[in-house]
Amino acid sequence: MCQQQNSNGWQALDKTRHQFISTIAQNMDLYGITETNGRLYGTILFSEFPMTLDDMSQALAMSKTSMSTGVRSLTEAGMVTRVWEKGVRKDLYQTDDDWYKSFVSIFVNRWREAIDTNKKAAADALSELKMLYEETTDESLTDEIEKDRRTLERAINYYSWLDEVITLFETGDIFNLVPKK
Amino acid sequence: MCQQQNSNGWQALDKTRHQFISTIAQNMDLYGITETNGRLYGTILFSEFPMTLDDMSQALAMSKTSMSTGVRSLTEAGMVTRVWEKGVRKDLYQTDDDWYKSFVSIFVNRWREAIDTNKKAAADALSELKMLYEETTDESLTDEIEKDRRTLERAINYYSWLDEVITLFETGDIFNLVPKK
DNA sequence: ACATTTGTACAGTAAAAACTGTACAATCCA
DNA sequence: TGGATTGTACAGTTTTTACTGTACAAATGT
Repeated sequence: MCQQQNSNGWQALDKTRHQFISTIAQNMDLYGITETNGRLYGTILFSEFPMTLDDMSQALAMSKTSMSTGVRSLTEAGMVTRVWEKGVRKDLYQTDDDWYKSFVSIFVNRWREAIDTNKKAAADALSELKMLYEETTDESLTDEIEKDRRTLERAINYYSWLDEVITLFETGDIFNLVPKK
Repeated sequence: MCQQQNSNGWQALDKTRHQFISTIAQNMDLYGITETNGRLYGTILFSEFPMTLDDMSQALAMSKTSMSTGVRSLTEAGMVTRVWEKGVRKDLYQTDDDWYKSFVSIFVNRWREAIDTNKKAAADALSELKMLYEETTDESLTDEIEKDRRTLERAINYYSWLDEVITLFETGDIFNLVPKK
């Protein structure tokens, strides 16, 4: 993994890194990142220099194809950036080390989209229910519709709350409340 | 799915529910809940009465075994509660409808554990590095160790920040900042 | 005590996801 | 322009996860 001679010290350093990388990789599913891609991230993080796909492939003993897709999803998550270096033909990647930013961006993107979708679905359902309500005379049916209506409205309120929480992060206001360390 | 006659109205209600349930189920992976279990949750949510495993099995056309494991993971996530009803032998389940509470509990549990683990791993790595540093004279190695040390310390700071964010939710202070709707 | 019902462990199967190797388009250099 | 290199689409394979059916233990009612 590292280009120096395999003295005891370098080996030990490698081992320590691997141990740590292993741990954080396992927990990256919270960010929607698979363990494998988490290991990839960790590897790039501790690399002395920006890495090429071939470097990664060698470091993790995995196919270049996997590295390509892995690096793509890490890039999309805003955790890895492609960098340019004079005279180097291969693509070079390094980690984007502003974890606060990465966290916020991943968190905001994923939740925002889900909430929007859910909110819209709830609104659609509500208008369906309204129509149904007007078209029926069956009392037990109107009761059920009424119940569903209340459930959906509670849902919409909850989504609005979540939306505001997300905004707290999106705008960076969260950092006034909980300052960066 | 519903025990009433299949009049047009009831069918339409069912369809509307299914549409909504489908949508929210797809987004429940954010809570660490699979789409299938999300559909199960939605089905229980809109059920007129608490449901038995057999009810669910019939409603979703899936095995009772799956319902059993599904309901268990929903229960563990604090999204579904077992309720008791006089004269009913089968277990009955209904949704826990305080979504704010469910959200906080899921969010806090998952992240807290991950952060603790990562923090510990970082601390372990740091003490390893300290030992390595003292044992070596190779200057390029000490440089690398120094770099890793800084990275790990940044990581620990970040984890501490996340920890405080989690606490904001855990204590309920978040609701002073972003009031429930 | 016995027969019946209910929930779940477990083993096996089906479906999904992760990973690889090949083939090729795009890019770069001469 | 042609030859070499690099990244990725795609098809095929392996591994993992999701799901089912059977079998059985625990609980219930008689």
